[in-house]
Amino acid sequence: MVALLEQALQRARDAGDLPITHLPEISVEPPRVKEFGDFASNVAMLLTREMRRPPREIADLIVKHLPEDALVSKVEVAGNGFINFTLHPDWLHEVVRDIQTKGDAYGRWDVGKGERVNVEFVSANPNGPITVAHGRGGAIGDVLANLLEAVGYQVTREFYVNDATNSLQMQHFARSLVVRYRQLLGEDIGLPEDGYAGEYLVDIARELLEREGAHLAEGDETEVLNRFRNYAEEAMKRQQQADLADFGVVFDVWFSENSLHTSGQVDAAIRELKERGHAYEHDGAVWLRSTVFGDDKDRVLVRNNGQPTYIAADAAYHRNKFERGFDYLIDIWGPDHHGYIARTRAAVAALGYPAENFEVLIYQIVRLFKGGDLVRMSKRAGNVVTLRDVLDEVGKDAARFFFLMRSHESPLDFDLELAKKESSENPVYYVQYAHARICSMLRVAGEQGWTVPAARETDLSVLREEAELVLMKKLDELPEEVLVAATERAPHRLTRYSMEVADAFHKFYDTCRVVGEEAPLTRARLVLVDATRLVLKNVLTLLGVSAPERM
RNA sequence: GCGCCCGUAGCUCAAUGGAUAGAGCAUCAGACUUCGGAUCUGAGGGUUGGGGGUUCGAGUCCCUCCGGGCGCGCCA
Repeated sequence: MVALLEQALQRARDAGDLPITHLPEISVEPPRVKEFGDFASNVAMLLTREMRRPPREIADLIVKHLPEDALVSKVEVAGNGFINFTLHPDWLHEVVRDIQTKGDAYGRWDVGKGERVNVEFVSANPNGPITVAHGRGGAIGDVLANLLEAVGYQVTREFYVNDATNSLQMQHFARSLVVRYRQLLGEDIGLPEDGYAGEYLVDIARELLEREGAHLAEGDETEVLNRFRNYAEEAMKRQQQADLADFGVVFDVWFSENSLHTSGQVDAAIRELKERGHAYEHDGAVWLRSTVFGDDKDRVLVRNNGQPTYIAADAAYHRNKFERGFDYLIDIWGPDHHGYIARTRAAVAALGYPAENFEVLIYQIVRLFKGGDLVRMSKRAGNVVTLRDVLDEVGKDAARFFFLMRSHESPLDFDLELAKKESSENPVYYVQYAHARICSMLRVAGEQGWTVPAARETDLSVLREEAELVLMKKLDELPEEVLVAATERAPHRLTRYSMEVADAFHKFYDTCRVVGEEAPLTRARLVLVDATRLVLKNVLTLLGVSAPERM
């Protein structure tokens, strides 16, 4: 289609009808309203400025020079200048053949050309369980990673563990665990003021007591704290990994912040920033000259007490990622971190890396409701709603689908009381049902001696019912949807698309029988139904949602 | 005060700068002798928060105002 238009523009220009200096970029898309045809192009509108003529006239000129093509059955110019193409139904039959040929690979691209992308997400602190908010980041990151793989990138999923030894949070965390441990031993003591009240610390303390005995809290205080902190971190990480795994999210790399400090990479990064002239000393501290790179103000890298800040570790961390050979870095952060984009980007640029290859995706908050009341969550107060709670309540498939139904930049309301009720009406079942229904149909067909025939040897021209055409057009959209979802960083588009495919299929099912028709029609429809199954399976796989054969 | 995000149907949301702004839920009315009724058909519902601008064309981009959320540390 694009090629046809290019030829037309070329010919029109050569004929002197289109006195333009260079050809515009041609885009062709399916129109929203099906009466306008199968594909539409807006090239004529793009030329109005240069041509100083109404779009309609320009469109007529272009169409006049349009070459013939066997698949194009009708070309019309709309009043507003759109060029509308109606195709011969055969092109849809080619789509169905293409799906069967490509199978699992249908919808995949090679635009990434194997370039390496690091997607860092969740990165919850090791002082508490994975929460629902992390769950949203987990779903977005995991599916974005799937999408990038599908369009040809080599993707690493990475979790950054904020296990820096000197972090105040981790000190409080360790102290709280010591208190819980001693409480189990019968001591009547309370949590420290900045302590963590969550029940999960009691569980860890109990586990610690059972495994390591009752003498762990004795001895030098610093050593005791270190011992407890290490154990708590390890236990927390194990739990986080297990929860995420049950959510379908598995990381390739768990990267320790502390390792950056102990290996000297933080110092090295600071040194390099100084050498490059982007760091300076002031008031006894070392500052990053981030304002040069667009930040509001300069940021402290090393405090006047000699301790490096979080941003210093982050500079080292992103340097480390680039040095590991990644071409692109994508960080997925919660909304409370948006203020850190500018300084992190500044650090990346100051270290000499291409800032345009470093991207931060901010997803908006998850607001929790219980029976319509907003729940304020606080890790220290211990009233977090965990990802595990949600998984127990609605299951992996519904949870992932729910998190991905909204754009990442839109806030998400999650009502726990409604979660279960909603789960029976959750759109995920609508999509999964379509898949299960197809599998059931194929089973029934199999019992009657039918198998899905090879599309190449099947006459698909009998597929001309309206519902069949709509379904085939929808199946045709998968590759484009995958590409757009990947490049726009919009995994939520897949949930919508999956619902549209299911919708088109259910409507087809309602009007067209498969088994029981004349044999040629049954064969053609078996091919179509099986192609639908493949598309549903592929899109659900990208979403990390199971495609059940029975429900 | 500054920054980021949001404001679209009763509710929750969607819409690579394109044509008549779409789904789900909810409400109301219908459809199976047959491949899975977790389905399908239909109806009502909208000044896309207000105002300006850019554009052939704006829910989308720019400015401004209003409303809401979040963040603005030598914490992580």
